[in-house]
Amino acid sequence: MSVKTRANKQTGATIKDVAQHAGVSAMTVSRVLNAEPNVREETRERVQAAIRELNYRPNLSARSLARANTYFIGLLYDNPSAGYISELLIGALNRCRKAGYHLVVESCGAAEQDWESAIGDMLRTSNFDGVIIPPPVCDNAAVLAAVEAASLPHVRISPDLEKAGSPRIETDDRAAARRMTEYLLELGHRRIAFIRGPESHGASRKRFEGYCQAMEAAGLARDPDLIAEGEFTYRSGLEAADTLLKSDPRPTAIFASNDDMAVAAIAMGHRHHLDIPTDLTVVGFDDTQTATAIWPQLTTVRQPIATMAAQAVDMLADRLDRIRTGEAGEASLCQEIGSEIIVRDSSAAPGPAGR
Amino acid sequence: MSVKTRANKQTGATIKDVAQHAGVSAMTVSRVLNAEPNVREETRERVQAAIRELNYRPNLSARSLARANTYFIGLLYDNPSAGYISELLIGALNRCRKAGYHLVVESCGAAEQDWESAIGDMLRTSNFDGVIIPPPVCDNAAVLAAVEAASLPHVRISPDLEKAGSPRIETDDRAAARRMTEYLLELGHRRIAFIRGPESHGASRKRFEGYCQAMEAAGLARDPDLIAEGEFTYRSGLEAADTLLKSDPRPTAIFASNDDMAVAAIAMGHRHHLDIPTDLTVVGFDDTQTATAIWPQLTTVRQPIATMAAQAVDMLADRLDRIRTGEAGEASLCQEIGSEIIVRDSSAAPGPAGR
DNA sequence: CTGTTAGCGCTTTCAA
DNA sequence: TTGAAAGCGCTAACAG
Repeated sequence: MSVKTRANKQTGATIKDVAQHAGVSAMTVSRVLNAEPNVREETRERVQAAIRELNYRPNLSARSLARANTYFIGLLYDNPSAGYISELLIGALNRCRKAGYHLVVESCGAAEQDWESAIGDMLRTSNFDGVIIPPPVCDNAAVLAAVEAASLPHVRISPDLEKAGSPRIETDDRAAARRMTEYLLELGHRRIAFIRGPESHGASRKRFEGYCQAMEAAGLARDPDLIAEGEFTYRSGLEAADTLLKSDPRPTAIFASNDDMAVAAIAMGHRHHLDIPTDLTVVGFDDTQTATAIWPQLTTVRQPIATMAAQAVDMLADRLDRIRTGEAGEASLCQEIGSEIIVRDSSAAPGPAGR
Repeated sequence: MSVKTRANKQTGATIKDVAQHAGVSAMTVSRVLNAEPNVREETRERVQAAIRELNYRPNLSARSLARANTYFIGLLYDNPSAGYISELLIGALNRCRKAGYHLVVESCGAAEQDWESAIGDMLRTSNFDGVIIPPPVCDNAAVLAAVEAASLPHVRISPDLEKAGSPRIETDDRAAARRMTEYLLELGHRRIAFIRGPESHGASRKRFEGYCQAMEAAGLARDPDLIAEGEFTYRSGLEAADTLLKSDPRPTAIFASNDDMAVAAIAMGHRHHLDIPTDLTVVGFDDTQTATAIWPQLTTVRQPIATMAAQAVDMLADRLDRIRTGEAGEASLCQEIGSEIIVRDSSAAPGPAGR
């Protein structure tokens, strides 16, 4: 009949229904929904009752359209290790829920050829309030440019490259590697070998630096026989450990710069008929799931990925709040999260032969 | 001056700007955007040029509001193993992008006390077009009820419980376990032990059934000494394997119903001074990352999680299409995905003692 | 403290 | 093949 009667697309009640039911205007309902002050207590209760009775839920799309923010945060992710993304999600989701955001995972990976050119479009169309960018995407120039072009608030997690004005959560890879090396020195080790990661990887460089610093501080000269190249893979760790264990005198401890290579070093130790940790101490970095899935369980460095992700969300939410309220004060641009050494069964004082 | 001048919240150009730029109405731009027919080729090109020039991107919130669909799919997830969620994301994201959906990860876990009561609200407020529900959430009654109450299209991934009208992607745990057992039988094993998973876990039951079927079919009587209880954890696997290896005569092969327990069985084998696979064959189920991170690498069953997630998205997208177009034909309610046995180095024919 | 008005940017409906 | 008008459900701005 009337032109105005259009099929209602909303599944449930709308703000108007609630308003009518409670005998107030839609605006008042809106105020109650957003917990604004300046609503008489009695009115508020009446509205809340109506909301309950009609089982009303606000429509996010409408709200987003009117407010120009979506309460969606993007996670720009490119297939890091299983353990990493899992932890990341745990930390981020937890905080997102608390802060009222939803987390949209966007894959920024090799899955598609042209993703780098498509990323800009995606960022603009999806109306994220902001994005979290963990490694390795956080160091991708195309992505950073797109994020900037879309003037999208963001927080990067442990990026290699500093970037002016780009807020980030930092890890303390160098300090952690240094402390792990010191731990080995304290156990009495002197011939401490190190398996490096790929040069391209910033964290990998920092870990190596930390090792070098600690060795130097202990007055030990850098010995090329004690340093092997790896690629963060199990296979590369196997080869690196084999080389190290063939050197003479052989190291009493191997510090692999990630867990996968450390696990490989343990396997290779066994092949060389060495008992771990009696004949050879092996330690890793990352505390991935494999660290406890092997025997003996691995002494390693644990970076609290979940904590970092949570902080990243907090930092982003904080920025978004400031933008909304037009607050002047500059938010912090960098936050460093400490890691800890997890001592398990793969490390011990050197045996008689090594001392 | 005019009251109408409100700060434009949209970052870039709107559909009106494009319309003006191209000298057409907004409606025509909309038609071009949605690739509708009935637009003169010349007009279409003019509009597309304007879009390009203004670098216009449609506003999703506005579109969602007008169309009553969001192109957001929820992933209702509760902290399964790291490998699982990682694979799940890979498969789902890939398909989501192709189908034009965004994936919103919602944590349905123990993180909060009252999540089960909050889930209903969440589902209704977030305006998902549909949800994907992997285990273990897919068997949570509260969630299923909430999904139904919100009349939200959904697809469950390998649920334990069938549910009328609830579409799902199925795994072939029973068949796979049976085939793995047959593989061991073909190698010549007869004393094949099995480490069970928790009884509460549906897949765990099915795997055990598959093992039993194969053993029976081979005419081997069920031997309680060959069956140990586990909890899908490394620690429980250690104990189970210890018990099994102390039985006399000891098994020549252990089929652990997941990889973590299989890895534990290998470790325990080593402690019993058994060479794997010469003295003892160990096989697992899942093909998690640890399967290749140990030595010898594990023979196991690989379920294509990514494929399953991709299929789930496809299935959901298909349903949503049908709903949109009001298509009559019923979509399929179940799709089974086959798994495969990955033979690595932890399995071999039994040694002389075992034959 | 509460209501009215005028949009947010897009799509549906209907008419041309 | 195109356009004008009327919303989608909500909120900002202003008035009372």
